[in-house]
Order: sequence, then structure tokens, then C-alpha cells
Amino acid sequence: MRENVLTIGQLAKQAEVGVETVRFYERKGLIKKPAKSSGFRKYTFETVKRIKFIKRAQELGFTLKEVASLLDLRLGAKSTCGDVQQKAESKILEVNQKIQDLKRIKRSLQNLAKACKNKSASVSECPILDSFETGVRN
Amino acid sequence: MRENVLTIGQLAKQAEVGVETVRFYERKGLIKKPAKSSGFRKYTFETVKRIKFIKRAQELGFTLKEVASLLDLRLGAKSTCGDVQQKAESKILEVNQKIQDLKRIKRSLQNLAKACKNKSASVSECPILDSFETGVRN
DNA sequence: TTTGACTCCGTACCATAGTACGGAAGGTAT
DNA sequence: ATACCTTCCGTACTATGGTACGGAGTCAAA
Repeated sequence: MRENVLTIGQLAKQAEVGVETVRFYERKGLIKKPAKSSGFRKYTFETVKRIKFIKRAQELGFTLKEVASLLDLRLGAKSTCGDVQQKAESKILEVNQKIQDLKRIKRSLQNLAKACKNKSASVSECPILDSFETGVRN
Repeated sequence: MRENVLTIGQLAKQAEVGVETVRFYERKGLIKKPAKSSGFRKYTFETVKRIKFIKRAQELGFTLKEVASLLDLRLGAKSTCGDVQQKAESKILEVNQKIQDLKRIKRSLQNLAKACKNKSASVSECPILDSFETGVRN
């Protein structure tokens, strides 16, 4: 079996998930039903990418439902170009907000590390809680 | 009741969560057990911040366990300054990686929106799946 | 002082995202 | 051909992060 197709086990290994996870994603419509040969699923490497994307997007705080909507943006046969563009732009705003908030957390962590280095400031005064306060300071 | 303390209901409203969520966080050790007066929990506004931080950090892909470890960084009575500094710095790396990955997703979405605007490129060719591919392209 | 709203606590239930199980059938190496 | 591995499918179980329920106590305003 070396013809550019993968069994579910090989796919799972490449994508660093369990076989059951692949079938779970299929049931949830996150990956499309693959061709089958004598009842066995046959995947292409495209699906490896797709699963890796799903896993990472999850770690970035998107639910599987949201990941699905990210992935479906491009192949909505029924959605118009304008729809897709609009959805993409609203996702961009959302992503931007996440980036900003992570930067705040990062700055808080940097302050904490610095305070700790100097031993000058009391560590228990670390402003991490203020990360999302007021939106201006910090 | 206007003395700079909050009942659990007032706290929940301020923090935009349910009362049950507050009690859940308390059970999980994410917020410390508050003072009680005649059996009723009394909170300060500090806890509002704390809960908002928890909620947002979750949306950024941290589990409650991870949020706890972020919050506990600063008040580890038993951990040395060096420990805290090291942990903070490893969190910073993690946060940086999230930021980078979100930027990739953002660029993919921008390409998608642009392709859609021009109608020149085939939308189904959107490279969103390549976001986490190879780490160089994109 | 009664009424209504809020709180107490424990327990039970829920959705999301998997993970495990088990028996049958197909594929592969010796 | 025999073993062994993988896959098949359905169902059941798990962990996380809440959400709801129910009966009792408390508070505050009319």
C-alpha cells in the first residue's frame, strides 16, 4: 500500500491523533467521508493538513463548531462571494481581538518575570488580573 | 448593602457569569473562598477582575487548569522567585506561539477575503489549510 | 410580619470532545 | 494456511466546564 493514499491508521499517525478521533471528526462533518476500497477508508495527505489545522485551531480557543465554520468558508457552494468575504472579515476581527488579548497576557507575564528578576517589586502585586481591565492601561 | 462588598449574585452580574459558575470556580480553587457573613459569601471587586480574566483566558484556549497555573504564578508562597520567573518565561513562549499561529490564520483569512473580492482566484483554492504547514511559507 | 428575592448546599444533569470496547471481517507476512 | 494486525461499526464510557433543581434558611422592603 504505497499509492499516495493512507489508511485511517496511517492518517491518524501522520496527524498525531487517534484513529477514533478521525472517525469522530468524520461523524461531526469536520472531514469529508473518504473514498472506501473494500469497506476501508482511503485518505489523501490533504486530510492530514486538515486535521492538524483543526487541532491547532482548537488550541487557539475555537470550538469544533467554529473550526467547521472556518473551514467551510471557502467551499460554500451555496454561499455567494459576498457572504464569504463578509464572514472572513468578521473572523478576522475576532482573530485580531484574540491576538490583542494574548499580547496583554504576554505583557503581564513579562512584567511578572521582570519584577521577579529585580526582586524590587512585590511579586504578589503582579498586574496579570488587570490584563483585560479598562482596555487602555496595560 | 453598599459597603464595597458584593453578594454572589452581584458578583456574578458584574463578571457576566452565572451564580453557579462562581460556586463552581470556588470548588475548583480558581477563586479563593470568600469571607462569609451569616453564611453568605462576601466578595470584593478583585474577584470580578479575576473571573473576567478566567473567562477570557479560556476563550484564548487555556483550560481552567492552565488558567489556575497562570493565576497562581504570582502567589506561590512556596515557590522561589527563580521558579516563578522560569514559569513565566515558559508561558510567554507558549503565548507567543499562539500569537504567531493566530497571525497565520489571519493572513489566510485575508487572502480568502481578497480572493473573493477579485473573484479572480478560485475561492476553493484558499490556503487556510496551509496555515500551519511547514512553518515557513504563508 | 409577611412576601418575595436571594442565598445556602448537595446532587443531578447537560454539552463538548473525545476514548475505549468488542466482535466480525479484511489485509499482510511467514 | 496460519497468525497477527488493522479496520469495520455501534455503543458505552470518560473528563471538562458548566447548568439546573429542590428544599431550607436569610434579608429587606412594604
